[in-house]
Amino acid sequence: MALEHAILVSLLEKPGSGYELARRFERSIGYFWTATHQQIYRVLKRMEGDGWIDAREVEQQARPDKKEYSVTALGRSALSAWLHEPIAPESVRHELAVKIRGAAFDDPVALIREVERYREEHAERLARYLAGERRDFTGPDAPAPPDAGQQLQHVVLRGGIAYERMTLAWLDDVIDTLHRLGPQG
Amino acid sequence: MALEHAILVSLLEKPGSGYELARRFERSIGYFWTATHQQIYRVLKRMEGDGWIDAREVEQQARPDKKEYSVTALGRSALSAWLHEPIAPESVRHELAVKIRGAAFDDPVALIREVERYREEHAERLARYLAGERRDFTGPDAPAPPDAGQQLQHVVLRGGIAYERMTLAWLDDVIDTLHRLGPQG
DNA sequence: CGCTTCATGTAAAAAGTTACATGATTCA
DNA sequence: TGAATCATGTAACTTTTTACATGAAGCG
Repeated sequence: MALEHAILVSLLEKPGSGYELARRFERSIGYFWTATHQQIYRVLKRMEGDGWIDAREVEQQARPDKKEYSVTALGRSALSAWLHEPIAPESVRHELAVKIRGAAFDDPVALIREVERYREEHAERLARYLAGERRDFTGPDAPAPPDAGQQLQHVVLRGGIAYERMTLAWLDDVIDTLHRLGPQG
Repeated sequence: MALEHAILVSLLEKPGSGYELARRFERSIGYFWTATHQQIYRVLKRMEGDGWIDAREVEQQARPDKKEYSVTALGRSALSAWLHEPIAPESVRHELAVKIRGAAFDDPVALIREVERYREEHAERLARYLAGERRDFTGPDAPAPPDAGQQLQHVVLRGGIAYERMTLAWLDDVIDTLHRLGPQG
């Protein structure tokens, strides 16, 4: 389990409410760990019960009050313990790959349009990552020199960028392969 | 949900027992969809109940009997329906990325050994994929010309190879970054 | 005799998804 | 007035993981 740990990291980077965490899981931390607000609220409650985080009521003008969570010393040591555990092998779930192999028993050409749409999503994701990189790390407003946390965030983002570039190149290969299986290929 | 569909694809490629499917999910289909035997047996039961597959008792010499499953016409059309559904956006779960960002609040250098071990796992995976590619697609024993199913299997495998190469390059970047954060960097 | 492979499962717990629900404020 | 955003949750369901369980055959 790592949602708790992803939340710990996010709250250490900056304390925030469940709602704010849900936003962050749509971008930033969400680029490599997804979670919905329902999950987040449930886990926050458990983490508070375990003493990993504590909440502070924050009054806001023109907005409902929020509970701002911060990581306690206990939470920090829980994170540290988890960081020292061996990295679990990833469990792969690649739906598109299943579909491609399944296409052998259906119509391969019919998949092309879907793969093209999927490719566009990834192109947008890459554009978003690159914009974030310019904004936070390589642009004129980026901090120089970056601190350790920023360098680590940057290397993670570079991983996302490399993943998207690789994916786009592979999807071109897939589309090409599907085309060549068509009636005129 | 796609475990059912991954099983349909695998059984269409070749009928087999729950046990044999579990083996395939350790290699081949397992390179892009993981599942344990417990999951597989449960889903097979449901799929049989839904009439997607049917079982044939196969007696074996010197081994327990097995149930060999095959895809029914109903199963084939269920797969076809699923293939025509839009591809769901992937939900990312990248534990290592969380750990890297978490390292900012712990000891970044302590992560290096773990990342190096992780890197070795991926190097082995790449070697396995490349061996499979030579055996099935590019070596002297590979079928020429390949049929549609083989071409589709090959493009999926190329995706796996591209993923592992990208990952290895990124892990080198990670290790380098962690080193530079060390006391002498 | 003990280890590995073949073969099939059950049970409980943890995690994740989907649907439903409420209520305030801001902006067009 | 209606839609969007902020803010927080509950409930039901599905999926996944982990642990437990059994039994036969082959190998060294």
